[in-house]
Amino acid sequence: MAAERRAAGTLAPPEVVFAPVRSQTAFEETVDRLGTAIKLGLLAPGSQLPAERELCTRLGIARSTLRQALTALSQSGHVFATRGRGGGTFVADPQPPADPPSAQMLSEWRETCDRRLAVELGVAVLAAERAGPEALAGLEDVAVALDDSLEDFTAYRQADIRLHVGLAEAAGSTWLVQAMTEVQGAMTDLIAYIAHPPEVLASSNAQHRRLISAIREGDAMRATQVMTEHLQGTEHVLAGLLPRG
Amino acid sequence: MAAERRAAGTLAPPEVVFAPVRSQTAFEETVDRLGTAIKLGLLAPGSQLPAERELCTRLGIARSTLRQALTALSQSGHVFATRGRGGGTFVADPQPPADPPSAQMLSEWRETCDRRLAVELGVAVLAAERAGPEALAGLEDVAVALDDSLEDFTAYRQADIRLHVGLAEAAGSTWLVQAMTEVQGAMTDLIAYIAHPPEVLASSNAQHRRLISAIREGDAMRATQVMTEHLQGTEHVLAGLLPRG
DNA sequence: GATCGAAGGACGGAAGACCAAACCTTTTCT
DNA sequence: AGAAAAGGTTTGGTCTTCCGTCCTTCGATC
Repeated sequence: MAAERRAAGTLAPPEVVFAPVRSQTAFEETVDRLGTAIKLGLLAPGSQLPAERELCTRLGIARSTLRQALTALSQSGHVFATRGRGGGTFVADPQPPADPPSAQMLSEWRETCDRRLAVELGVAVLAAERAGPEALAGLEDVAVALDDSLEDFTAYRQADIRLHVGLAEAAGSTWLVQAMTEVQGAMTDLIAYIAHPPEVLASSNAQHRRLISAIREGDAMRATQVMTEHLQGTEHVLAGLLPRG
Repeated sequence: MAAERRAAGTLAPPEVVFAPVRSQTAFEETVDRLGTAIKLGLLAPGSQLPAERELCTRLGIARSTLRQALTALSQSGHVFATRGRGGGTFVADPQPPADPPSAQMLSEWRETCDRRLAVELGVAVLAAERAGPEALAGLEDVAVALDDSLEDFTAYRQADIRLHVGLAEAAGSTWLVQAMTEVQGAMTDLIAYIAHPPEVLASSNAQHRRLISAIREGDAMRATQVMTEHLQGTEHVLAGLLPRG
């Protein structure tokens, strides 16, 4: 039903070609970018953002636009600003509670998982091909941190994100890093409200370790295999809890 | 160098978070969408587009904005319009010659290949998991068409795209279909000016066939393996011709 | 303690993108 | 002849974004 058969010579009208063109404004995109970075812990609580005048040039937008975004983030409690010399904009320390996943998020959970699959598999293969010793050492450190966080899901999840984003960085593709952060943001919204007993987290981290060792040996095949298993874990849990996608 | 080691507990400032936020306008996005669909042959030469008044609602934009895009595409010779009842906007039959790849395209060729790797691997795995008999039959047909086009690279490339997009459709993820069309558009720009002797095309299509058979058997591992080889073909050629990425 | 400099905060106008709703012109079908 | 369906045109308004300027705060330095 998804893909009807069609003659090889002629062309059937595809669907995505005429799908709605979603034109996010610079303001929305900025709120999104910084917001997920904060949600994912990529911007640590208490850490300082670059000065507005610098940040707006880095983001390629006007300062007033950036300010709109920062105002929104400050009103939602994600950042706060102090004035005067030595002041600046900082990530709030007690982060506001994540809002519950929207109906739309939930209805698209399978698409999200599919997207994650593509990104993570690409990362696994490329990391196996390119990851250097320092990058691997860094990943090992994160794996250690993960083992120390089995009792605290929030902490575990943050380190988990750091590991996956770290893998994307080790893969050496900025596009993959960006896609990874986006996809992890979406996954976080889905996972947040699911119970994760320590045993599950422990076995998940064991997969991390196997993944890292496969990457160290440059064994792309094994890396993809381990990664696939790793992802199926979450997917099965979601499939059991959410309406069929 | 790409990813420096950092302590597991603290957070280093990531880079992509502050990367320029690219806010494409609706006009640009529309030209892009329709333009690549035409370039890729997803919209066949001579075929008719939906009426403006319908298309603009489907795309979720105003008619004036859509008209800007259509005007641009007509001026570049990709479409033409006829007035009056029974008229409409049609894809031009002799498509204008593709413009040579920009310097930026060439400098980012490795990123493009990385992105393609992720998309195609995801497609391979999910297609192996979900592809139905009809979808597979359609793919076989395209493979036949490919064998008939070994002497004509333009025709081969069009069928090649149809096959890869068809795989994405068989994978059942609209996101993957969209990503696939984008990535194939970028690849086309890169490949257009490279000689492809019939022997190369024949062996490439042999890989297609092995891929399809792996998918039919639901053998995700073999599918990813074949796909990886398939992609490495192009990548090696590009690596030999283009500056190191 | 006065001053300087660096940070956030606020305003106002100009430009551009987008939208909405008309209306005009051409062509074909009934 | 007229209705209908398509592209072509015009107008005016709204919203976003940009740019520049100025204000306010406050730590650091002299």
